[in-house]
Amino acid sequence: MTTPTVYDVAEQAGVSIATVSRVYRNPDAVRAATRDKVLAAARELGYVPSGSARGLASRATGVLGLCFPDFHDTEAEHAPGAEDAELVLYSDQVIRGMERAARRQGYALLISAAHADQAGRQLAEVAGRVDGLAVLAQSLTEEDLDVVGRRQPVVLLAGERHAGYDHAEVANFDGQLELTRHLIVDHGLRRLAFAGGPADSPDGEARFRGFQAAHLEAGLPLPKTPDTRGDLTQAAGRKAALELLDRDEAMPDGLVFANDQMAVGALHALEARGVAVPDVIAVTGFDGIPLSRLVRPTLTTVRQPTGLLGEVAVELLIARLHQRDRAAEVRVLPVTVTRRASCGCAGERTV
Amino acid sequence: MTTPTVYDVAEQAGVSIATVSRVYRNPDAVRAATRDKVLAAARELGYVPSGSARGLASRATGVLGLCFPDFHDTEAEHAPGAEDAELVLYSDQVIRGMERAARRQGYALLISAAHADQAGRQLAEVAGRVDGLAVLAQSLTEEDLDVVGRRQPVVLLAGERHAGYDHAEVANFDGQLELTRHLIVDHGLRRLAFAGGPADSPDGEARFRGFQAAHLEAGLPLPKTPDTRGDLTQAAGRKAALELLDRDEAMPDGLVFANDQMAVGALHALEARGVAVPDVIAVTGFDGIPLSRLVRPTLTTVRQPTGLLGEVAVELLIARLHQRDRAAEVRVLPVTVTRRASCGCAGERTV
DNA sequence: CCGTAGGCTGAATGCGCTTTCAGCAACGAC
DNA sequence: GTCGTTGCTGAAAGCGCATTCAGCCTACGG
Repeated sequence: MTTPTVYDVAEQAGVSIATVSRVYRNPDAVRAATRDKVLAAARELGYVPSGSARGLASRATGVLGLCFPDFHDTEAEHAPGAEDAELVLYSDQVIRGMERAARRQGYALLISAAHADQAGRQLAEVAGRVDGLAVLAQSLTEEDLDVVGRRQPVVLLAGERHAGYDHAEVANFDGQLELTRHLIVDHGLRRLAFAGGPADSPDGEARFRGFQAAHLEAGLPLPKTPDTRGDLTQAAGRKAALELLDRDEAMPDGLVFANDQMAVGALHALEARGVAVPDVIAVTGFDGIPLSRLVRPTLTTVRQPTGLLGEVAVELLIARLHQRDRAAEVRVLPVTVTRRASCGCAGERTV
Repeated sequence: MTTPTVYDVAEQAGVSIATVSRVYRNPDAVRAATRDKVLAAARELGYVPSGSARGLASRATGVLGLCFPDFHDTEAEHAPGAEDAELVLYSDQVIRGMERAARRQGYALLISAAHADQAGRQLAEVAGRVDGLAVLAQSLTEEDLDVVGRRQPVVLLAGERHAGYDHAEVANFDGQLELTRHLIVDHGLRRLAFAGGPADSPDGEARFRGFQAAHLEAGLPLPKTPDTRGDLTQAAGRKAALELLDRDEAMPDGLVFANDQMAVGALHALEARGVAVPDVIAVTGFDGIPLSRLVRPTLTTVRQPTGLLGEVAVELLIARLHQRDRAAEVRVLPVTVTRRASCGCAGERTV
């Protein structure tokens, strides 16, 4: 039982292989009667065109790729239930958005988490099979990027920008600016503390700069650095909240977190301490994960258009596929400040 | 700027293309000095082996495929927030599990939602590019399945079994049986009502049979059909709950739903009606979605090992890849009854 | 009835790689 | 010194398809 090829179908249908090929690639160029003969033969033999052969001959695979960081083995593994489902949702949503957009464009999607200890080798596996590659955050090294980037279109998603590469990211700065402004102007908060992510997270840093900008704008003292940092998990948020409460200085009247997970962790810690949110202290997050709506009080946050990130990735790849020498494009996707209970706004209100 | 090939690398390194190929496929067969020369040349040229050419020559792509039903445009689109995130989570988790397992085995994963109006064409796109294909639920037609199944390993996930095909599913029957038994034996409930899914959902029907079996076992009257059905959404659950409350017969003392979404909808409806859960009426779901733990009262349910489903899919595909003529294998994955508040159990307890 | 344009089809080539198979050098054992 | 051996490397033959080019046939105008 060998898998049938064009030759088999051609023989069965009494035509040449060129005609079989045309039936699939350019049906209109074949007379209807001939076409039916071929299709009947194909059905009978169980013929499916080989993607590899097609790819070789036509110099295009019809597949787009996505590399994303592999969280699973690190954080999610020991996170209790709900958390893990939420945590990985980010890449899931990007995958979903990208899959949809790719399909609309007639491309399939090849995905691969970048496991640190085999990144290079594995990258080639993916890169060699696709017409264009999207790379989420820092899921591959500078060197690998160069090798692949010279060969095919690559778009970077979130994280750091790289000269010469297309890039899509969300408006971290603007979102945090607007949210912080809301806290300062609308709620009259004056002693905000910022709990950031790792210093090497470009997204987290951009959010902090938005936080700074809001202070500048309001004429408040400029915070030089985040008041504390954490690894973006709920556990880190819990820890950060307690640390900020117990500082010697005056207690802050608002805790601004670099992401939702940390903010949710903080809510738990504050509840355990009996500190009322938002009455005594306001809390905000960033990301707009589903969990943010389910916690009590509901979490004020900045919603990212995660699925859109994937769709834009496809858009940029396709554009470059059509025109290899176009200028690198940076796309910043708008975010949405979602005012909920944890900042002192009553119900849900999306601005 | 054409993408470099083995020929370019071979020339640059002063060796033959066979040697270049060996450096990538079988490094030990090449002297270290030669290997280094080749790798240096490759790096300099930005060479990445073409997956298509490799696939053609070696008769294997090193890629596994997953087709899953495309929900997005139908339900999730108009579902409010949390729901959509939860809804699609099912396929997301399968994708994630499959991706992990595939990567461990050295395979990449090609995914494609099966959009109804182009199923056939699109299927071939995927099938032609992979060494093995996993198909989630009814995401492709009988006819397509036959064509593809003759060509390459195919494993069916959930849904209906097909003679001759490997299949992986969760223990719908056993899970519902055990859960229902718990309601009858441990909580002494006697008038349970079952709200099923669409009659053509094999999973839903299997769950109902488990529900029936528990009645048989306890010597209670055998329910012939589900008391009502819905489309597995929260809205349907709301509707079903009200319908079951307002029937002429005696009010049931427990509502058993075919999935969590419907059960959650029911909880909302009951709360609105002022019917106490679980005091007046117990409620249970099936699936173990994250949301089930977040609602109040927390939902008693049966947890599916969704990610495991994807991992098992890979396992079955690999096994068949190694031995094409092995007997079709049906793998039933164990589920976990999770007793929470909505059935009358106090805190969380997983049995 | 001939010439020609247009619509279909087939022969042939090559896409970039893997994989025998043969060749060749160095090296012992005899 | 000869004859395997062992260890690498190169030549060459496809893998299954897309595509070009030429050829055929039909239909049509003259």
